[in-house]
Amino acid sequence: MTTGLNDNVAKKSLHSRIIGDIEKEILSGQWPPGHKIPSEQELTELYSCSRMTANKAIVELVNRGLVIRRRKTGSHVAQPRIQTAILEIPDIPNDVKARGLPYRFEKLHHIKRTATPAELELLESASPLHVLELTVLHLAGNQPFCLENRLINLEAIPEATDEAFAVLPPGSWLISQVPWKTAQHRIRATSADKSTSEILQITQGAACLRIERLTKNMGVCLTHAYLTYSGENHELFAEFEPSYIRS
Amino acid sequence: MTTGLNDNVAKKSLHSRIIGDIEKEILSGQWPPGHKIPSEQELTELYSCSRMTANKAIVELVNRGLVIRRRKTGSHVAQPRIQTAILEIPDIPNDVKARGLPYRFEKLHHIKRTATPAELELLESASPLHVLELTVLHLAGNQPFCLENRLINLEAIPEATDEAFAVLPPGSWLISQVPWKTAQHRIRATSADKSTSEILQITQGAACLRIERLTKNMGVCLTHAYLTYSGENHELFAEFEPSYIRS
DNA sequence: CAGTGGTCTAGACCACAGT
DNA sequence: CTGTGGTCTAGACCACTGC
Repeated sequence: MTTGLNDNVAKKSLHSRIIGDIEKEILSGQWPPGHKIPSEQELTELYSCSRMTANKAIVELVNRGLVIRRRKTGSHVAQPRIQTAILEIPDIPNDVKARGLPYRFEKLHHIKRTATPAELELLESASPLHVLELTVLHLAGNQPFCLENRLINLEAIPEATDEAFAVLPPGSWLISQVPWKTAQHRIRATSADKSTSEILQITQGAACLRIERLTKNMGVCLTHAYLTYSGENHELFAEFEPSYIRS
Repeated sequence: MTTGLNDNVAKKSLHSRIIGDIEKEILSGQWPPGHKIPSEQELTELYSCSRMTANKAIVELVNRGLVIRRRKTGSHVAQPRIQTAILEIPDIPNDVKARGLPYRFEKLHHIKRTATPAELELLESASPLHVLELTVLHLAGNQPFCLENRLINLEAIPEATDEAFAVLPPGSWLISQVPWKTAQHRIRATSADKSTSEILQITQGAACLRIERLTKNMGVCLTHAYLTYSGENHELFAEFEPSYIRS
């Protein structure tokens, strides 16, 4: 090995030093995709460590997506995949407060009824459902910030039936009820229709960012929401990093 | 332990069985946020395994974000964080082909010059730069699909100076040149201005989805791009899963 | 001080895939 | 057959932190 693997001296643990050294070679392009990485045996000699320590380092690099491993042929630098990124999905009250503005919300609509066929499809349900339909306007100061149109599956979350949503907006309340869930988001630009433009106090036809969110837990759809952000003022931020998980 | 930790029998390795068992308790809500999970010592007894195996399982759960650990107090179920999701960033040629349409692109503008002060700020550079400015229209069939306005830092990627971008569009070419990089994306809705609406063949003022992408490697800005998608037809998809990395 | 995590060792056996 | 990864063990020492 003449590549200067042992440069990194500042890290705390030996395996993180190994990770850092190899990561540096990969990210700098010194080791291009397909380049062979030292085997566990070679690493034990390079770093005077046990095989478990070398293994831990390489497994971590595999988890980060930087390395792929095959038996016999060894470990190699992976082909980079930039097609995914970490997207920050805004929590509306926090988002507003982060801008230094007072947050409040207004409940415009709140009704319990049976789901229409179109709504059953949205919620991926074959059987009839009782749902809660909610329309909530989120405000930053006195300015409309986001219009939320939500459907809650009452078979999945019966506790919502008698919830007034007076203190917490529906999104925040739901997190407190069902902490672990999956969520699918679809993001698109739309032109504000008449009703939306009036509520958000923007001109009709103005461009809006709309997030559609479908939340599930253990395969059951809990809630479906449209979040429409006023005008061109709102943006989402997403970041891709080759090593995007932990340190 | 009376919680049925040992239900999972189908997995291959012991540590993945431990991971699966604990994950099930957390995701189903049996173990709410803050709930104490067995210590490494307890897991060695529950599963008749060594401490290293128990450790590997818990460390993996920490990496997935399901568990937090503190010395002395032990390991606990983490507070869920739904504020991030995995976003699929489209590779334009693939995206078009995935819709079953023939892909091609047209180079509308291609000039080498020095960067303006505004552009230096975009590229986070304090010193003068030579840049390549490119405007490319991506087409699906004969329909305009996406308008790309890109700036390439020629100090960072001198190879781009003499590249004609005849075969590969700039985005795809850059990936082949600099495989490992970070990318920041800002997503917003905009109204098409006159020039954009003409190129994309949409009505002026129509809502467009615009992705702004800044790409860096080892702290140096390589390229900045605006990707403007025609009308309301395009959407991005993002997914949050509690255990979103590997198995 | 005692419990817990954080790290590491020096072995071991097996599975798999090239040669 | 042999090199590589995949997994596991039964210890060990230390660091931190809450009591």
